[in-house]
Amino acid sequence: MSWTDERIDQLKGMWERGLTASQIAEELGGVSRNAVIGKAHRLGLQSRPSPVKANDAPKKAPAPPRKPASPAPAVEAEAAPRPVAPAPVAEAPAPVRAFTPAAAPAAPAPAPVAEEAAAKPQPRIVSVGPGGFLRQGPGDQQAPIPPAPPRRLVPAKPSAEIAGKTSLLDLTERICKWPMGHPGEPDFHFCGEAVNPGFPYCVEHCGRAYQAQLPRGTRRPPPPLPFGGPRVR
DNA sequence: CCCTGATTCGC
DNA sequence: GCGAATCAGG
Repeated sequence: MSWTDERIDQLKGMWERGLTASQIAEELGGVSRNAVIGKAHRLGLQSRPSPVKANDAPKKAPAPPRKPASPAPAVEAEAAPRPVAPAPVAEAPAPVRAFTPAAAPAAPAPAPVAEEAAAKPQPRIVSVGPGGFLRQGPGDQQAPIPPAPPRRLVPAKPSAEIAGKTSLLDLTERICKWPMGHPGEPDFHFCGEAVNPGFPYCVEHCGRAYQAQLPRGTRRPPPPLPFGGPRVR
């Protein structure tokens, strides 16, 4: 697979929306997690909270890269600290994103533009981006980025009653993929147990999925199908 | 162990 | 430019 424009767009969008590199890799297909990360960096999509890179006050150069490929750049008189974390937006009560499943699907999405723009805007910080990133005025950052990415619509994953349940996006090679409930239902999810090594299901569901062949002529109630059959329970 | 992202470096 | 290998924290 190669990085077509479209795939790059998808990568950007998902990266900005906070999906993990693994999830992005799965979504795109044909690429590894590493490939995604590598590409993201090459694109300049800069670091999101990394478990490994949390520090920012290296008092004594604890563990600099073993092999500094490039020598230190020129001295940078950095007056402004770089805004790694979203600065506490004054009084912004972090609106809890409550997804209402029954909400009107096709609707003019009310852009979360600053409604409280009544007051005179401050000179410096302009707005908060989609991922909570600060956008800054011209002059203190790089590319414009105005061409609103014609990002593809991707099914949002609400956290309705699914919270805590295994969604399609949670599936990995070692998670039991036995469906619970029926697709389309609000609480449809997957088993989520650890798989029986070598199988797509956990031990219990392997028992349901793989059944010994009985002697000919033996009558037996049909095994419950994962889905598609009449509702059970 | 599993997960994460960052970095390096041969291709 | 690409991404596997490696590193390192949670």
